[in-house]
Amino acid sequence: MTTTRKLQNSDFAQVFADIATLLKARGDSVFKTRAYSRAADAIGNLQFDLAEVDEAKLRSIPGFGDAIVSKVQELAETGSLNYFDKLKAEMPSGILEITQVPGIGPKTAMNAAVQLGIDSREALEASIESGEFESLPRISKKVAQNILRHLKSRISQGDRIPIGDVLPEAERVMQALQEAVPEIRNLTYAGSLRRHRETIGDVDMLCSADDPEAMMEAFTSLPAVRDVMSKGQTKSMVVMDSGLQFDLRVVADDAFAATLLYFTGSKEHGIRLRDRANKRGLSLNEYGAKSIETDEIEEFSSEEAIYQRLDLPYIPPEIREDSGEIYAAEHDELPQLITVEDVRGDLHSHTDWTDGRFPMEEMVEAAKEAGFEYLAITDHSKSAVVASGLSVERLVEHNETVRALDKEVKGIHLLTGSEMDILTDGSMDYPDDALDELDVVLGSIHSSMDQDRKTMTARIITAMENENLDIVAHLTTRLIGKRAPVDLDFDAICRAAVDTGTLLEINASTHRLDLKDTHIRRAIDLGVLFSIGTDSHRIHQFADVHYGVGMARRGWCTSGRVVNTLPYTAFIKFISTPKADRYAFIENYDHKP
DNA sequence: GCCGTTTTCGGCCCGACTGTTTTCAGTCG
Repeated sequence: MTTTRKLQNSDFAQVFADIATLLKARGDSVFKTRAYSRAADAIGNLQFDLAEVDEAKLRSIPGFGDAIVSKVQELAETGSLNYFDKLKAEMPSGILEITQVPGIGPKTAMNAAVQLGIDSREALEASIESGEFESLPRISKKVAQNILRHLKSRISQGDRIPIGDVLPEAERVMQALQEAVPEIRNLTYAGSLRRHRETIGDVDMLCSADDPEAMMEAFTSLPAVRDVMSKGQTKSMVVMDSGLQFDLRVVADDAFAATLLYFTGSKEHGIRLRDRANKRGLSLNEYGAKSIETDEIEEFSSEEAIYQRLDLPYIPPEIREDSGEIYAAEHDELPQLITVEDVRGDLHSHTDWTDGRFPMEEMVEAAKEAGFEYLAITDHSKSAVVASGLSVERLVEHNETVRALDKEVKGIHLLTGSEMDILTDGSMDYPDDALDELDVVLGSIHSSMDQDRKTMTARIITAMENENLDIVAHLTTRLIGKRAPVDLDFDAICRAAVDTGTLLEINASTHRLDLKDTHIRRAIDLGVLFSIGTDSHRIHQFADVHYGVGMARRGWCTSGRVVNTLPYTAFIKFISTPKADRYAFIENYDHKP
């Protein structure tokens, strides 16, 4: 008897991706293989849990037909899939493991398994080192050594790095390229980085230059390059010292817009657009649109122009995920997405009163520099012992200090606040009379994160029922790549947020990004309002607000749903309104400039 | 395996790079 844990969407996606790999290794129909592969990709973009929806909903997913739907159902109900198990049993073991190594695809993995009995990374490494691996078709010494390099550096396909680590490095690389080749034009990044995904697999960069080959030379010889994986006339791929892969493609100025669109993706969005182009007698590629009849290439000066050619309004990169954006664009239902400039205040910050790294004065100055019109200083509450949380007495002192500083400092308004622990039973970490004194109260889970779903959900809803709790901060407490989210009933919490007039925070800290895009989109469907908070502990972190805005945009969020886009006086009115009336306040507020 | 105001059968997005090849397969994005 095995207890089956509820499968996550990523589990379903992995099974279908693995099926695709095995079918491909076996030499099955490329279209059948592609169908499984597309199903895996489609799952990655869903806004809901596959395990929790009915058959009609499954059938509405593009690329889901009889076979895929029944397999999803079997997986959801039993935790395993007979078809997959049989397929794995029929095929040599180790195929799935060694296709993780860059340069090894299904075909090579199959040959390696059948002819040489290779069934693991270790066996693969030994086989290459003995020279035996070169007996395989199309494998030369050069190919083998290339694969060995990846093995030794433990690079795996599918390793993804948090956007907060990638973006600064991408900016450094672009800076270095700009300096190395001053005449470079249009240098920019595309791919998942431009779409603001929370993690990035590799960085796709584009540029225009008069001498593409010199550009390739400059790129592959940057000092930070550890390894050149390929170097062509217009495209090269390198691995940097950090382990991050960068691709650079050089295109003619006239093709730049088409290439930018193409490499921004997502892959699924691009497929949709090319499909749409075909129906208009055009073949869309990275250089433009080719007439299927005359072979004439039509070039475009901007992405907008390409969308227009396909009878669509411009679709922002963050929502190009084939999750309904093309339908929305067709029907003129695209939301006006929030921008960084829309955000006027920051409602989540820490100072050296608790676990922040800078004095209050310096944090305030930095927030002002970052362009904020108001700032809530929300140091930790007493139960957050590791973060030196404030006792009630220290909180009083903290409030007085904030208010005094507010009188002194020009150009920014200060709000008193707390990031208060939500205790294990959902009660507040400060008595109500202490909370009454604060302008902004965030409630956070910092303890007992392993509570079961029912307990955790009830805990948070209980906290939201307190009149003093304004915002639930970083709801799921996940740390990207480090700590799993807590288990909770997200829909129930959203409904409680609406019922109680509580906000959910979109935490912009690059370690957290919590809520994430799919949460935000679901929460919007349920009517939730948000705040965006930087959770700054250091002066430079106020600039990270754009990561939160990126998540919000990916979640189809407008500025009208984010309360700290309000000007200061309006925000004060909002936060002074009884909780029960706050959602109505926003609904009736005139957001037009 | 999926899909359809040209179709329930016959199609299925597009191209660069590499290395091994006498015209292309494999991999990747």
